[in-house]
Amino acid sequence: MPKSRKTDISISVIKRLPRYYRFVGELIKQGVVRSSSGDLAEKMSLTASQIRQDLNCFGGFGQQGYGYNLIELRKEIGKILGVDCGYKTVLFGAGNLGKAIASHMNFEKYGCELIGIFDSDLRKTNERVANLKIMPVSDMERFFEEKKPEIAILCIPKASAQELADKLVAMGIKAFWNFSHYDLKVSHKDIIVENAHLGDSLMMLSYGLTNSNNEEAEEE
Amino acid sequence: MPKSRKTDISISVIKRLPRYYRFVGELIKQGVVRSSSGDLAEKMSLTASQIRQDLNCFGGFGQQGYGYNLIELRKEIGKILGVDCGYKTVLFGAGNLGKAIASHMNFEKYGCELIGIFDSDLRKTNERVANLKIMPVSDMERFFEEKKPEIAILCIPKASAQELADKLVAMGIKAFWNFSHYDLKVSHKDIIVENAHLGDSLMMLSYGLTNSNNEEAEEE
DNA sequence: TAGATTGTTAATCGATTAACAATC
DNA sequence: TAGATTGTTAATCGATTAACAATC
Repeated sequence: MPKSRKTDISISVIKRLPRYYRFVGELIKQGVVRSSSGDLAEKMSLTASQIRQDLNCFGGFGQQGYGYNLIELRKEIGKILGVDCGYKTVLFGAGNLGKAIASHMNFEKYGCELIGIFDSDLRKTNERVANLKIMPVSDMERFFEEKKPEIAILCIPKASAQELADKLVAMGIKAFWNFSHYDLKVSHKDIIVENAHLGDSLMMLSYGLTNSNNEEAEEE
Repeated sequence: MPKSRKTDISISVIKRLPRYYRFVGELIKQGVVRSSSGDLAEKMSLTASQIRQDLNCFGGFGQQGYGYNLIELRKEIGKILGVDCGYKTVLFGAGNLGKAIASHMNFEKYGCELIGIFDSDLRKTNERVANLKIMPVSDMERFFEEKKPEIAILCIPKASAQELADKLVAMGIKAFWNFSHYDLKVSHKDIIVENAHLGDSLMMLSYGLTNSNNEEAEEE
């Protein structure tokens, strides 16, 4: 019996939700039916406290003396994340990365539906990727009026992103999945942005290596 | 004159370094020579305090009354991140995503050097991606002995990752860039891992949309 | 020197962990 | 009922912000 949902969920909590969702899904696949916060905590290398705190931001999904029913828990987390919403999504930039994202990602699994791919290179027009024909940017207006997409994926260079972003916001895009190096938040503070800065991620790895090597030889 | 470096840098600080590195690089490109923490803070939507605190974990890169010399600052952050280290990197899984990563990423820019690509599908053997011939997994041992790679990029399904990871660790891999859904930390606690869970990122976007819609209509 | 801005210490804020009463 | 485990409040810990003395 879910209780009232806290209105201000911290970003730290939200960031953990997809991982909960994955782990619970995994356990279900393995045939596990119920799990206590302690069980889960051990499997995920977290504390039981944190798991209970996190889940209780959204209501009481567990039962005293029993734990959490995993099927129910997964359903609830899925609802919170909106994985069944199928948000209409368009992708810009059908280069290597754009094509990989378009064809590799299981959009439906994550609450999205890819309905269009645009590329400014006219030689790519009508080429098929992920069962969609690549469209020229000149088709954008018509397409947006008809389909009203909500999410834009940016797989284009920084300069183009800078140029395109305002236009997309004006045309009703509400959220960006940003693979470009353009800092969207700087110009559009009230837009939803998820940055997938792969370069940053790789640098962190490089940092880790650079600084673990020195870990033993810790003089100087 | 950099002062002594703190030994225990928090993960929150480290995560901000790549962004500092990018912004400072950007400013340099624009011809800016110096910048105060206040300037930078405004441009990056942070507080001046935070920037000074962060940088001071690694030593005194600034000068009172002047601010930070950007060229010097970039060089220092680069050194911390290890962007000139060129860590030898191999990639597993030459599917769409693997190919995109291999050909799209500017590895040298981020402290790495891609020296090998492996795929278990023998039909792909010798196919060229990013100027490298795809190798069969049977070549692994020979290749590793000769080249001693340090980073492995996993663009393979969860099940294969689970199987491969132990082997890679045993063969001397020190760090993983993990695109699979396998949770490496669970089995190898002392290994450096950067997870690039694109699905998680997309779910966060879906979360954002799902919950911004309700923001105005905030009853019940 | 006076002005600016850092490096650093202290105060605040938020997130994580621990504890325990409620309850299945 | 007794045992288990949650939901939730309180305590701790860490990270961010503010303040200011040091200094270029």
